[in-house]
Amino acid sequence: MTELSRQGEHDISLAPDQKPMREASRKRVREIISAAAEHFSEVGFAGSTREITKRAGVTQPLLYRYFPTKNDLIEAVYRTVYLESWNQDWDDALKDRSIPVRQRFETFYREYVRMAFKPIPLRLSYYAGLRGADINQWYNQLIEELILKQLVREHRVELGLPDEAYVSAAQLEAAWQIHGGLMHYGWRKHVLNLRVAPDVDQVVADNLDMYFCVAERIYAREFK
Amino acid sequence: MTELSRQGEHDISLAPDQKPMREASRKRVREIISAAAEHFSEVGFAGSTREITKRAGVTQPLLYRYFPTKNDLIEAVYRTVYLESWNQDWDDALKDRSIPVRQRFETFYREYVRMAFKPIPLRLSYYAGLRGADINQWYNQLIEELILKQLVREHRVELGLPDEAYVSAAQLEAAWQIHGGLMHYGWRKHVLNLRVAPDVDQVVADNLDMYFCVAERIYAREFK
DNA sequence: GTAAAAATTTATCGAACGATAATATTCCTC
DNA sequence: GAGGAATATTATCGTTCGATAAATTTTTAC
Repeated sequence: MTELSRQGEHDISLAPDQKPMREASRKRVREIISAAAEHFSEVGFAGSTREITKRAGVTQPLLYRYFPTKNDLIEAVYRTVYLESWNQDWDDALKDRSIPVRQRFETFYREYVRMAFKPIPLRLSYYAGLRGADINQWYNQLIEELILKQLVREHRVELGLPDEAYVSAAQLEAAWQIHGGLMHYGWRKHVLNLRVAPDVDQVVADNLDMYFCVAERIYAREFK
Repeated sequence: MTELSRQGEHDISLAPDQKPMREASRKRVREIISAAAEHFSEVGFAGSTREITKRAGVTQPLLYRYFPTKNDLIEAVYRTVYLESWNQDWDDALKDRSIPVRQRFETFYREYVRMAFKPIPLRLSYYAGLRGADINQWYNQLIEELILKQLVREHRVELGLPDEAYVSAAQLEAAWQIHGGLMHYGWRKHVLNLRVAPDVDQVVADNLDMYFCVAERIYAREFK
């Protein structure tokens, strides 16, 4: 269900029953996807195939050798970007009860922010959201399941509350407040280019403080 | 500096020295702007003038009677949308010390969310941010000055701390956490169409709880 | 009621777009 | 190194775009 990564390397774009790509071609595909990610991140997915191939140093029709339509290229960009902004190790790290919940999630969010909050992936994810890409819904459900619900459950356990799988809408929303606040920090910093607090780690810490400060009270509303 | 609203009604688009518009024309302009806001909110500012005028029930070249270029239309949409999502009364309401800070800002945010968190303005503001519209920077500075710094200052006064105008980057960032978290709530609800906590007022309340819970500690870091 | 002015439409331009076909080049295999 | 497959380029098609000019309709003013 989680099931990230896999599917070898960018062979996806070509027709199913076909000889494997040459290494040079795989590299081409990566270059095109990279150029597309860059261009799309600047102007949105209405960006032109000509500008993309120009940046990749090839002619425009060549794109259609590797991607049947522009939309297939867009989806390849989606996959690449979303996969690159998630570290598989995190799945387990967030479950590691040898580390206190607070520290566990602070460490995670420091790394997450460092990895996912770069202009290109960040802008792309906002463009993708506006475009209604279903991969975005999938990714947000992944955040809910792997990070936020996990945080709530682990924190409740650490507090000695009953070990239930169920996380209420209000509890989940409170956890989203952490994530959403950080996303907006990235939005202001890398999209709007506003001046933000320079110490990212401090922002993460203050952010988590806010959650942990009221979490007990919120859990208590439903555990009676 | 704050200086919202004004500039009569959509006469702006026409050349400077000219007879006043007919009422019917002003209505046309409003219809076009409205149709543009709707269309742009769906597909971004790359949306076509033909679709806009079609929705407004007029032919495409007519748009160019009222707006010299497509970009002028876009800026008219900006102005209209941003102005409509800010209630002038809030300027004073946020200064009213007869009401406790916590209650004052909770009341404000309930209204703010109700007014600004509608699909069209919300999506447009995200598109505008990605487009790099300077009005967006202006609007965010307005939020900083009118809401967030105000919150910090008023809260500090209520706590008996020195009445300083200066708000540090960390303090401001903590206040942004409230606003940013709510923005992301709107993003998930109205852009991503995800299931979110249904009780908006409760989200606002929990959100403010988080801030007020840690605010003192954050202020204390700099008042020594 | 008629003439001028304003508003709107029809027709159209040149540029940029996604995509395809035909041709040329490069690379691998034996 | 010759032949064939894979890769890449040139040329181009049909569509859509923002924008303009000219013609037509509607409204206003006297």
